[in-house]
Amino acid sequence: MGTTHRTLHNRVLAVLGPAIAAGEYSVGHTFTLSGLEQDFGVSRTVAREAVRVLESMGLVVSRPRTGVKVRPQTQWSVFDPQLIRWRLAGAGRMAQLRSLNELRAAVEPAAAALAAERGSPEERARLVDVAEEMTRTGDAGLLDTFLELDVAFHRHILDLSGNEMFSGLAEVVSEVLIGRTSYDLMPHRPRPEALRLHTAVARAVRDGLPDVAEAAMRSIVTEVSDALKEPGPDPR
Amino acid sequence: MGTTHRTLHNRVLAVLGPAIAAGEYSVGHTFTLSGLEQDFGVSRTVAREAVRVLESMGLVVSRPRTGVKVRPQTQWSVFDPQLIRWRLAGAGRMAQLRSLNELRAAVEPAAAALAAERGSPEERARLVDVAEEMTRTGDAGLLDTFLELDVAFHRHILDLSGNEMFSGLAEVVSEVLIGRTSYDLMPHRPRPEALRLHTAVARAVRDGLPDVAEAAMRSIVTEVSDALKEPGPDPR
DNA sequence: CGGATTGATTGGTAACACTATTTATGGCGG
DNA sequence: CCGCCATAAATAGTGTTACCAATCAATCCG
Repeated sequence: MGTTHRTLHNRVLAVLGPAIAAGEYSVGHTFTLSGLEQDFGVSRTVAREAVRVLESMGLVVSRPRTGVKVRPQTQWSVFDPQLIRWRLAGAGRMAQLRSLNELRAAVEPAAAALAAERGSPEERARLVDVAEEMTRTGDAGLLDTFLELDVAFHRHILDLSGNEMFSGLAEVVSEVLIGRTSYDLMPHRPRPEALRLHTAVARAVRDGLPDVAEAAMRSIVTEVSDALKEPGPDPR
Repeated sequence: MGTTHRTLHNRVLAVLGPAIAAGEYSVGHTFTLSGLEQDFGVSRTVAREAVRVLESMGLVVSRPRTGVKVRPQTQWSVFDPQLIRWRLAGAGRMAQLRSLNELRAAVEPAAAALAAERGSPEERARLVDVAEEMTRTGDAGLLDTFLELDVAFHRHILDLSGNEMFSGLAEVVSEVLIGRTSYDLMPHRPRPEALRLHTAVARAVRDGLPDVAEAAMRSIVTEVSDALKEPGPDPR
C-alpha cells in the first residue's frame, strides 16, 4: 500500500477523498478552508491544493462566500483511478465492483477482438504462454501466482488492443481482479471452464481470429458477472 | 465555449493543458514553478495549483530539485473529461475520436441492453418519442435540431443503463457526436438506415428486449466506426 | 418589494523558512 | 594517479504566514 503520501496535500486527500467518496458528507455539505486548515493542522496553501484536486475530480465546487460544496455523485469523474480506489476501499465497494464488472463485460470482449487484429505476432503469442501458465498454477492451487497471471493476462489484452482508452482501464481491471479475490467473491480454486476459456481467448488472439476471441472473452466476463449477482460468498 | 475561466489557475490550465496534451512538450520536459510564474504572470500559489491539477491527471510529476516533468502518455488519465476535451481541441483530435468511437462501440450496445432491463417503463417509452422526433427532423433536414436529439438519445440510453460509469460517458459521447458533425465526418443528411436503427433500439428498449436493443445499437456504432475508418474529408 | 449594504469566504500576492535531491567536491585508500 | 565514498553546496519544490482584493448570499432599509 505505498500510496504516495509524499506531500502534505496528498495526506489531506487520503482522508478527505475517501470520506466524500463514501458519502460521509451529504450532497451540498460545505467545508470552509479555515475549517480544513484546523481539522488537518495544515496551512491554507495546502488546504487549497487539496480542494483544487477534489474540484478537478468533480467531487466539490469551490465558490467565494459559499465555501467548498460537495457535488452530487452524477457530477463525479467516475473514471478517475484515484476516485475508483477510494470507493473500492470504503463503503461503496460492492456497488463499485458491480459497475466496474459491467464495464469490463462491455470493454474486454471488444479489446480481445482488437488485440487479435493488431499487436505484433510475438506479443500475441506470448499471451498463450500466460494462459498455459495460468492453467498450470490454477490446477496446482497456487492462488497468489494465479492471481498475478490473471492480472497480467487481462492487462496484456487491453494493451494489445492498441486503444489507449482500453489500456487505461488496465489498472482498474487489476484492482477489480484483486479486490474480487481478497473479498471472497471468487471460487477458491479456479474453475476448469474459466481456465479453458482463457486459453481459447489466447489462441484466438494469437491466430488472428477477432470474432472467436471476442466470443470467448465474453463468456469469461459474463460468467464472472453472474457470480457477482449472487448474494454472498459461495456456500459449500 | 463557456469554459470556466473563473479562476486564474484555470486560465493557466487552459493554455498549459492543451499544449501538453497535444505533445508540444516532449516527454521528460521539465518546467519550473518560477518559469511558469513568469510565463503566465501569476503568483507562485496559482502556478502550484495548476500543477497540482495536471499532476492529478497524470500529465506531469512534480519533484523537488527536479521540477515539473511531463510524463509519457501511457501514464495519463485518458478518461478525464478535461483531458479528452483538450485533445479533441488540438492536434490529437482524430486519434482521440477514433479511440472514443471504439469505446462507444464497446459500451453503447451493453448500455442499451441494460437500459431495456432496468429503467422505468415511462422513461423507456420516452426514448421512442425521441427516436421518432429524430426521424422527423432528419427527414426535414433540420441538422442542428437533429444533432441535439441524437445527443439526447444516446445520453438517455447511457443514463437508463443504471450504471454510473456508463452515465459518466454521456458527456464524452456528446462531444464525439458534436465534434463529428462539426468536422464534417458525417453525411450532411442522416442516412435512412441510421434513423431506422435508432427507432429499432428505442422500441426494443421500451419493450424490454435487451438482446434486440443490443444488436441494433451495435449496428449503429459499427456503422459509424466504418465511416470513420474511411479517409474522409481531411480537415484543415 | 426591490435595491443597497455588508461581512463571510474564497481568490490572489508576496516573502520567507524548510526539506529533499542532485551534483560537485574533497579526502582517503589502493 | 585512480577510483570510490562521504560530505558539502546548490537548487527547486514544499510548507507557512500575513495581507489585501473580489465575490456574493443574506440582510436591512426605503
